[in-house]
Amino acid sequence: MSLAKLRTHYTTQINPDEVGEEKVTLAGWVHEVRDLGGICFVVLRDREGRSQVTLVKKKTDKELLDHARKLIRESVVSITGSVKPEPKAPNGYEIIPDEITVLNEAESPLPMDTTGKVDAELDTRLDSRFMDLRRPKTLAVFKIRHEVLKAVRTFLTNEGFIESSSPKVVATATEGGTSLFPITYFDREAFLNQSPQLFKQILMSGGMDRVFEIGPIFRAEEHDTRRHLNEATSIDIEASFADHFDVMEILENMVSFVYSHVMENAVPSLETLGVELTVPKTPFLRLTYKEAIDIVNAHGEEELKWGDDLSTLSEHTIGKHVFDKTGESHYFIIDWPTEIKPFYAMPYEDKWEISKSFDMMHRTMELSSGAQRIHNHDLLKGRIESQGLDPYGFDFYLRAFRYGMPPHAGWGIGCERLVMTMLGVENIRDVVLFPRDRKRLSP
RNA sequence: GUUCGGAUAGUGUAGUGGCCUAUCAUGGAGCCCUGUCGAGGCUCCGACUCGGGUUCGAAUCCCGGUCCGAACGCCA
Repeated sequence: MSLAKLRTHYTTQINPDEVGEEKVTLAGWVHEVRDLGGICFVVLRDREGRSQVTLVKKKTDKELLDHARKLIRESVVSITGSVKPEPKAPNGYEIIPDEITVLNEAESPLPMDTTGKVDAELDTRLDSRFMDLRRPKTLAVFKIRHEVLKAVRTFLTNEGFIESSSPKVVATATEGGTSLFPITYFDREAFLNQSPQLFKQILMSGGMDRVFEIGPIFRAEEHDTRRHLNEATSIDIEASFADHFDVMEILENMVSFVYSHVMENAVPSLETLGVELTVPKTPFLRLTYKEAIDIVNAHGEEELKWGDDLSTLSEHTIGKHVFDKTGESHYFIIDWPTEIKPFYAMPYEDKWEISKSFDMMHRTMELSSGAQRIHNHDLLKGRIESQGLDPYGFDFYLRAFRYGMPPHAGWGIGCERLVMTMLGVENIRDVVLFPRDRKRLSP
């Protein structure tokens, strides 16, 4: 038996002019019951919106009315009835029910309010994410996230990129730097991968030419901030016969496309959140690392010397400076010291202490980093050694450079940070369904 | 990890030594109510994070634990 008859329409699909005498069936959750005595309103909520079901005492079967009055909030129901145009009703119509079927009754009290009358803290909401998602504001974030990823796929596909997937279980702690989560792989030790970096480069040797991947990355860092996760979603690309400037152009155009796409395709969700977007103007400002630290030093709150990484404060200082000057939130920092970038970043041929690397920033935080990569085997091996890593563990990677590796470049951008900066969300956990952080492993 | 702050009904809050058998909202139970859309009115229900201490008296002060938040650090 199919359950398709439990629903003929979403609440937003009902147009009283088109439906006419036809009966409709809605399925969803009991959002509210307002019993005024002689008239009773039941608000049914589904993924797309809400519909008002109206029962007038004089005109309604007593048993049905009593049933409706006793509905418990957030129970799952299927309601069949006729559609009546009614200017006094929300959306200009209401449902006059013939039948109300409770498919699963909710317990009471609820772990949190879904109507927007009483706030709940993030921790409470995450503990009861199933209930939190019934709040239109929470759902809207994830509908927008879907549109972001859809736009990324469309854009990159149109740019000639092939979607690929790399393993998340890897043998060695490859890149040094960040800590990895160790796991047991049958009788061996393995790790959860921190980035698809090495694999997407291998694909360049394989001749795939342009690849992208959207997938999870794992970082075992004990950071504890509003913008860090231990499991995040990375959007990564790698392109052959391209330098860092070529892929920066792809990146800024993609970000701008994503914003336009969301503005066109997520209007109700943006309205629900009260967010008004403007498309970032391309090309983004390109600051050199030198200019960036000069801005920080001129500002006087801290003193950076060449070779230092940017602190959180300095990121904000530079971001504010750029925003005040250009009115734009996004910008690049280019030409980083080779030493503070990963081993695979290509140094400038005529100036080895500077690399063909970049970070793409939002005025509030780093969104992306990328570079032209070293494609020469011996140079790469030397860089691995000079960063204190053991080239032995990189055999599977280095081999790909010995038999015809094209010059290539790429970047990775954090999906959650892209979404949170777009929507002005303060805590990254708000844009992940089930965040994994220092403190949270469940649900 | 460091520093600072916090924990009161299901949820969100007020309450800085006695006036607290603890405030308000939301919620739940019940009654009234024919146009609600955060419906309204009335009645009732429901809580001081845990352990120790100070005090005649502790939600309130002190010590410790647990959990949470913020900033910073860490983060190719």
